Amino acid sequence: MPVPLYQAKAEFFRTLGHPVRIRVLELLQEGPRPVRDLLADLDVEASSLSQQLAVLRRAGLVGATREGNTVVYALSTPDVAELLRAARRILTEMITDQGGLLAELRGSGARAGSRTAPV
Amino acid sequence: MPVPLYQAKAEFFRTLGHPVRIRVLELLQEGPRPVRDLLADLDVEASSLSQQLAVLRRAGLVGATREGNTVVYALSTPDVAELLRAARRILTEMITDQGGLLAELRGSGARAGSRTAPV
DNA sequence: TCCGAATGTGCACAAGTCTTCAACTTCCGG
DNA sequence: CCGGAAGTTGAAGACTTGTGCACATTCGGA
Repeated sequence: MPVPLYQAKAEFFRTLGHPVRIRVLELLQEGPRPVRDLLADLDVEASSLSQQLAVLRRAGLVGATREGNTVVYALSTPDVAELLRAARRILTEMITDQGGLLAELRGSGARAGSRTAPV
Repeated sequence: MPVPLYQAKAEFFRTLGHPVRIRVLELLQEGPRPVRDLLADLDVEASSLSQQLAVLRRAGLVGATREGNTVVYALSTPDVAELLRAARRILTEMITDQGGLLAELRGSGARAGSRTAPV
């Protein structure tokens, strides 16, 4: 194993760890889109978007096709969309959970949660 | 919405974007474990592990309980384990895919893949 | 052919992340 | 009550990333 799996995983997550990249991926969930279009929705500089698109491309998460004057991007596999859905679900669950969790955490100081079965 | 959702998501993924943190989470999938134990498996300095555990704690992904002389960590919700499984599945799919994908990518230069339905 | 729009790239600088080291706290056994 | 083991924390320095800018490239149309 040249690159340990857990390191590949960490890199993969780091690739997702940028607001613009997340938004691009979410926009692409609905189908391929030209850069111009993404640019309109995202409110970042063109070159900045290009940089982030390059990161996603290198990571193999998206692919680009030139169509005449413009370049169209698309998710390279639907799995990406699936992962994003999983993340969204989990994240919102965690956030809503925190209503109850926070109380518990504050109440007991550093002796936090262990909500998983105690063996 | 104080923090836009896509930014929260990016932060969440960045939290996962570190080899030690990934490994800790994976070890904790099997149940709560004392720091000493993690330390034995991970081959990093104690203080370094502690730093990463602190990151995970702040992110709300794990919780710690002091038990006498030692501190025991546990996932704060089983959802985390679920996300890791999803990520592993997707990552391995992407890696195996790349056998075929790579050929396609190299063959057609920058005009890469759009494997999602063309609208 | 020449111009301008649409993108990508290289660079320098600001900002954030990791690792290491030393000091501190808590608990247990003697 | 003291010494040591288990963890945690804060700070400094090395390193990695993100951003904005100027410039190169590629097309399509006048």
